[in-house]
Amino acid sequence: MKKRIIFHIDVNSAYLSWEAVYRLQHGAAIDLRDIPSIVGGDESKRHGIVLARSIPAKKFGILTGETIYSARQKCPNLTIVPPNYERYMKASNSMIKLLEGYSPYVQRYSIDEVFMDYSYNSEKNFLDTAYEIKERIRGELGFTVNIGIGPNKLLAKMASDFKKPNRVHTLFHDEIENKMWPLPVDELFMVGPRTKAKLNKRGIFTIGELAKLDREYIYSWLKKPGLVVWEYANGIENSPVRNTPLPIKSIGNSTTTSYDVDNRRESHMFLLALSEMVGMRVRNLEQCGRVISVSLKNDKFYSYSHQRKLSIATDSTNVIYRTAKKLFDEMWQGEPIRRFSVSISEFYSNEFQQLSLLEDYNEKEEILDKTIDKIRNKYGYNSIIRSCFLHSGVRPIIGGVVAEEDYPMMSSLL
DNA sequence: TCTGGGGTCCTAGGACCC
DNA sequence: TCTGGGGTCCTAGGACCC
Repeated sequence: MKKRIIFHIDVNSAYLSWEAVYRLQHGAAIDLRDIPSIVGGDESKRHGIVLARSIPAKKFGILTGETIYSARQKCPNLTIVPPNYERYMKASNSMIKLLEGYSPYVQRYSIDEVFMDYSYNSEKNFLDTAYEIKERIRGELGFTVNIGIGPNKLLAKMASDFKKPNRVHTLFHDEIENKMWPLPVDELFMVGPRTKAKLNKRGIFTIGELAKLDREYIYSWLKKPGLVVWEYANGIENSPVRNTPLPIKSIGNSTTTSYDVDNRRESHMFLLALSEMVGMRVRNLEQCGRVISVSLKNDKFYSYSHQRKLSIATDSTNVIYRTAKKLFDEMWQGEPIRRFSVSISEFYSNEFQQLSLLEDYNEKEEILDKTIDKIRNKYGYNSIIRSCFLHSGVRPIIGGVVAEEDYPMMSSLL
């Protein structure tokens, strides 16, 4: 196989940088990046976690993902701003557009991370290109990035995580020993807290120590996930930079309620509001799903879930809701609930359902769903709602984006 | 008034079948 | 009567990512 040159472009403190840029462009006097600041959710709605932090905030020991409450303890005069996802999506899109000028192989990995295959441009020095890209993003878009360069996506990603911000790093095979092996093992992609603990318990603390284990040994111990991280520790990874998204495998929406829900009636309303969003998104995909799953988190922070495979795939809000309700009733132990989640998976084309005369098939409901979707797309999600939500205090449709930009979050998949 | 939301993949155990 | 074994499907839970 030809030797590849892969770039990983990672926006420094993405949400915070983008928020800072937006505010400066709209007349703000201070740059959020220069003061201890965070982008964080609304504590009164129990969404109080740190989504992104400035470098001065980092110096106070503030971590992303920790509670805002605890962040404020660490830094009492912390500036806290709410997130604006549409803004960030726009900033992210501008960056993608700029990168597409350098290679046809550009893959959005998440809102703030992009892979780019630069192997096909052998005339230009890749380091010069990386610096040029970094400077153009800073000059034209106003934020800084780290660029990691390596022979595959894993090493490029590891490299972009080295010293920040506003840096270019390389990590080729002959640099692994010096640059990657001394790092703590949990800095390796896919080694989370659980795996770190298991490895530490057997005396493995650095990526190098993991790399030097026997392949058969790690496989017999930690099975496939163990083999994957062992290969990563040795720089072995060969997934392509994809310029077309993989098919979506599941769609789900969840919400942490602003108060604990302790009764069946209200629980059902949250399930309905989530089913409305999930249904709309599957229909938008032009697919039908066969497996419906409900997950709950109770006041003790314990999560559990139930799922059911239907005899026929569906895209109907009512079928999703009825199934979700049944699952909830079967599993709920009566304790207060703080988070509800509804999701659908195992997709099939929706054409079969449309053409067949299946018993369960309800043409009227399908037409109703589609009509409601159209009205909501045109006039907003709350333009048409189920009457049970009136005066209830529960939002009639709950969940994130149905945007055209419904790119898959490829998370643990490179 | 402390702890988000949206994903993918893997494993283990039980049911069921031959 | 003294205990097969393999394969597939389904479900629950867990691990990880951004």
